[in-house]
Amino acid sequence: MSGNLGLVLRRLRDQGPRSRARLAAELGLTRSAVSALVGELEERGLVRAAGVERGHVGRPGTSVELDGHAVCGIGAEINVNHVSTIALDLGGNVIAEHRAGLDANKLAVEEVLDRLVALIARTEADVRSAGAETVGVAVGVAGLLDRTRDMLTVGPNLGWRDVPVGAELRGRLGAAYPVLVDNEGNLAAMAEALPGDPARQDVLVIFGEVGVGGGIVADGRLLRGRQGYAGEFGHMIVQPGGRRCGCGRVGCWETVVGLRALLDAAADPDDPVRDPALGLDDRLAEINRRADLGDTRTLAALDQVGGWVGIGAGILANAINPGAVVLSGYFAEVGERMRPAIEEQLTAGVLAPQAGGTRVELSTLGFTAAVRGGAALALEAVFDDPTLVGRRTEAVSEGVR
Amino acid sequence: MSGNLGLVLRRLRDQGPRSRARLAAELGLTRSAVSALVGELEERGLVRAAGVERGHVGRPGTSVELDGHAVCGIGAEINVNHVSTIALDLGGNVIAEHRAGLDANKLAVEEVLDRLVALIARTEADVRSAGAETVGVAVGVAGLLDRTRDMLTVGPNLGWRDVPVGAELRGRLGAAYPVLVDNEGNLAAMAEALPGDPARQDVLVIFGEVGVGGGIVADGRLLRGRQGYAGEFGHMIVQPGGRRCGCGRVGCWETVVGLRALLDAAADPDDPVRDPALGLDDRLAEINRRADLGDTRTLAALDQVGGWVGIGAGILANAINPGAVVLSGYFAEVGERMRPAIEEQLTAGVLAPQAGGTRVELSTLGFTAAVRGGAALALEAVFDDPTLVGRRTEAVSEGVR
DNA sequence: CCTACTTTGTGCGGCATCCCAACAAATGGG
DNA sequence: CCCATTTGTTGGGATGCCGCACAAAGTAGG
Repeated sequence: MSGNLGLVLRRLRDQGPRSRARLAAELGLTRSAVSALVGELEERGLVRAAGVERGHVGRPGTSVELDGHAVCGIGAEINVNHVSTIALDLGGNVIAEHRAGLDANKLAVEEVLDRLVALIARTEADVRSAGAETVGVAVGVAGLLDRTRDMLTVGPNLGWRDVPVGAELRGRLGAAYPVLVDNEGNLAAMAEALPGDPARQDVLVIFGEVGVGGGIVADGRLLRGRQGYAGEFGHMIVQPGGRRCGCGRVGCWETVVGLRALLDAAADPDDPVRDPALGLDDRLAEINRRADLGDTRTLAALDQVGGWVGIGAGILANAINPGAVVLSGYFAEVGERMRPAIEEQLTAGVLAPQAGGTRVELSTLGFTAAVRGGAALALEAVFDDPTLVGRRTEAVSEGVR
Repeated sequence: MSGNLGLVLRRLRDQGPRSRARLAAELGLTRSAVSALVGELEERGLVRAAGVERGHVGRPGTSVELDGHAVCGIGAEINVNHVSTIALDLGGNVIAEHRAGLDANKLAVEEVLDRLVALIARTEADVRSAGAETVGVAVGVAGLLDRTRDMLTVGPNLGWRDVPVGAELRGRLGAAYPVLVDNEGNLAAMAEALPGDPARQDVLVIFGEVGVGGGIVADGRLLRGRQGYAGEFGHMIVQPGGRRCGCGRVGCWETVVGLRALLDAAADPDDPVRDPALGLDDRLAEINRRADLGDTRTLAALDQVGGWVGIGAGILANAINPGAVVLSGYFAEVGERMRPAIEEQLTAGVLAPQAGGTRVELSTLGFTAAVRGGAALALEAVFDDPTLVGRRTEAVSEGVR
């Protein structure tokens, strides 16, 4: 089972429907080999016929397209305020989505895990009743995950320390499929690495709320780092001698681009937009409304924070030269009005001409980014080895059969 | 030709000599398959027998080890003051080394390329007379290389703009093997990603001279970014409102950690250590001597610059969580005395506990780092497909045969 | 309408790779 | 000395891909 099966499947995902002959030419295989490969993918329900592809002369080809309905990956998330899941099929369609509010600080670790497991079980049932097969689960956690020890080292917001999340979940689920655990920001980054868009194969994702984090996708692969701690952008020190951060350090990026920094600059302490009791969406909408009306203080705040976002993004763009900087979390809501300041600092701060071709884009995924990325990550296994679908999974081995 | 041939070869490189049975167990293959694979590698002269491996009971195994003498990769470099090459065999041994001084600013582009080609030709001849085969050349260039256009966009120190270095060299060499072109700092980073050391599979390399650059290796793979502009650390803006940089910006890292920053802080303008006419090595040795004698100004300068190195390294470590930060260039010479300040800022500036396990290490490769990395990169092709050796190279295709 | 040409998709033989099972070789322990 | 244990090799079978030939399905031109 060499990798050509997955090669064909990835091609169909990334480049859309095309004929067997075209696949053969593009992938450097023979038409007969592609015929056999497509045949096998068809048997497993992963591709289907899709009309004809007419050339100038000669026999028209029968187009083949990806058919995602047979398999799903499940993404899940453990956050301070909620646990949530999503099931995506191979084509990226949402098959099921669940969310349960809770206060992770007030509950025991066991209890939170139990609730997530219940949610995953429901999601899996939905997948089954949709006639699909679950190939894996990837769970995003708000905290530092040491992948060398398979352990959540510290989750400041959750109040967790040294929790073996992966082992715990695997034990509770007793699932036949792999259960992956990853950092929330990393999974959100994975979700932004849209298949088929070359500029989205090297992505820097910046996720902002009260805290600021994110992730890096390089060459289509998630960059996790040695232990898995990559993507902790919020605590880059960008302003030596600046403001004190909640983490105890001074001058962290978070102190100038976090939600609090924007609100502090935009409004007085008794202003409703700074009332945590109100919904975040409403408060951000109010900020946008004031900006539309031309409120100078609001505009100045957006400009100031945007400038800092651009400085930080510029630092990182110099280092990793992403094709796109994707702004997620609260940045996605107000980012359009920060854009001028961000782009100004980005072009000013990046050595490469035209800022290395880095585009600034706003995420459209909202708060589903992390779970979507998790589902996408779980589905990668199918593209690595499509024979996982329809037959029984065998023991993993490094060797290629 | 599936990838298992390369899998075995990589294992022998990374983990050292071992028996066929052990290889089979570690790689998830059968003993018979490994026997066949080792046999083929032996025929191609890539491995050889290496004594016995005695267990507690049972028949002892015959150990197999990598035998690098049959193939070489060539690394080359185009710098302001010189062009240079190195030939490394598969085991990492230096087979040939050449260097020719020149002033790239005073010569035409054509002339510089001609001289490099002559040097490569001599190196290749050395490889042949050593009885080895050249499998590829990788050239490091001091400048921004746009890999989407295969072109050196701008090389500030060389005074080059929009030079298609790769195409030019391929034309001149007319070589049967691939000719790769990469950024100097990226290749230097590749050289520090020592095979077999897990902590060196995620490396942040910082190269300092007058300018500051570097590269990132993540998961053993060189991170180039969308266009290939990754690793331009020198122009991260770490001190908004700080000193003006040669690039026109303000507050670049280079202005506080570049060679000039150290010398400015350590000595008066008329001090010999600031005389560019003297050799850099001598001037750095003098700095070290003064530090040994306890000269307060020198110590303060090293401490100050070291602090800034640590701040920048901390920013990047938060983003990519490297297993090691490798200091190269002039940092390697005086880095030991900067270490306390670097490590202090690094641990203070990185969110992950124990600074995410990032070690600070000094490069031992000196000015050969880039060419060594180039040779290593060229040799990667052999580990990807060992059948390149001993038979003729066929047209590249994405398909796995 | 018929022929020439182009392109697509599918059989079939052959080769390479790898698994499985059996077996010979080499060693330590009772 | 015999036996359990481990290693390396051999032969048979399965799988995946290539090369080639051929049928199928269209266009272009008379």
